[in-house]
Amino acid sequence: MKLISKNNVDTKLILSKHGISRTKFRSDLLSLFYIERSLTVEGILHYFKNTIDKVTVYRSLESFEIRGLIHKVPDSKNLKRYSLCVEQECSIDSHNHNHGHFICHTCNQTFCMQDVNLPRIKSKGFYIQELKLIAEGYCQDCYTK
Amino acid sequence: MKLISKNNVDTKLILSKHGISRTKFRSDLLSLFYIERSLTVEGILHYFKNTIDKVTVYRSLESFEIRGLIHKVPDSKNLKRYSLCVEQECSIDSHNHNHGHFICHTCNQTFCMQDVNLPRIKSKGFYIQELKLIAEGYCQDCYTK
DNA sequence: AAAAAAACCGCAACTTAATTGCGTTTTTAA
DNA sequence: TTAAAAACGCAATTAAGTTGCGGTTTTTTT
Repeated sequence: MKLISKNNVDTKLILSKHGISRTKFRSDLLSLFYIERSLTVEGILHYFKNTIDKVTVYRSLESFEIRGLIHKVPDSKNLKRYSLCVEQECSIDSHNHNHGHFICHTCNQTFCMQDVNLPRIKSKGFYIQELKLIAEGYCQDCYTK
Repeated sequence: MKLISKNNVDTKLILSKHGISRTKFRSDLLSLFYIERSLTVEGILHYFKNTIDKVTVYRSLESFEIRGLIHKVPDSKNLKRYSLCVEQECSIDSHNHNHGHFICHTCNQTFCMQDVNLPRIKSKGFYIQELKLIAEGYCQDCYTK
């Protein structure tokens, strides 16, 4: 009998596919990424009610990132914040997130702006490998409050 | 007799105009900003050969920033890094730096890409106050080495 | 299925950037 | 010139993230 997460995602299978050990915590952590848009260590610890050590969280995130399961996204306080990779667009060493991000200064959440593509730019004297477009302000929820 | 910095900039006058105390250190620090593209606390301490306390540096930078003399720029290690504001384009509460920035992963320097304007974007559900376009890779110097 | 190897976990200690408190000194304003 | 305000420097503290290491779990090998 297969273990299926709340979202009908077989997290243990995904872990295996990415060469990550199928521990209970890592499976639960992956499930959490299917629920939350993006996560920081603090958020994860809070979710697990400090039943897990922060070092374990850091190391799990590192492992997930190296194996192309998650990628860093901007954070309002420059904390380490991650989102799930999109299977079609991301691989272990190249992340293709062709959209800008938005940071809300009130709720400190990070959003993907799916309707904002990254511009194609060139600048003399710079060999560009990666590009980030980060907007900051108020999200709808915080703006209307 | 007026004290004029190496670049013929009357730093003490500028401090006064911005309502910042004209101490020797703050004057020298401002001069330094006319020489260096951008500065971190570490860089400043190094420049002053640790003759000044880091707390003084932090507080001076904070004061300069609040008074619209400098503004934060991206940093490869997420350190606090600042550049001079442009008089015509910046005011105390609104910074108008209509260009992208470039971070070199090798030398860790931050550059302004004067030939890359920020795109005008809109995204449903987000009230955007500020926009950052950050490119990362190798600068000319590091690329040719 | 058992043994060996590899990866993971958790605790404590550590590192680094940045902040706070406070007594003293310098600068500014009246 | 004198009182008030701001800046300075030292020590201690905070917060995010890292490292080391012994013990446990998972994976791989046989």
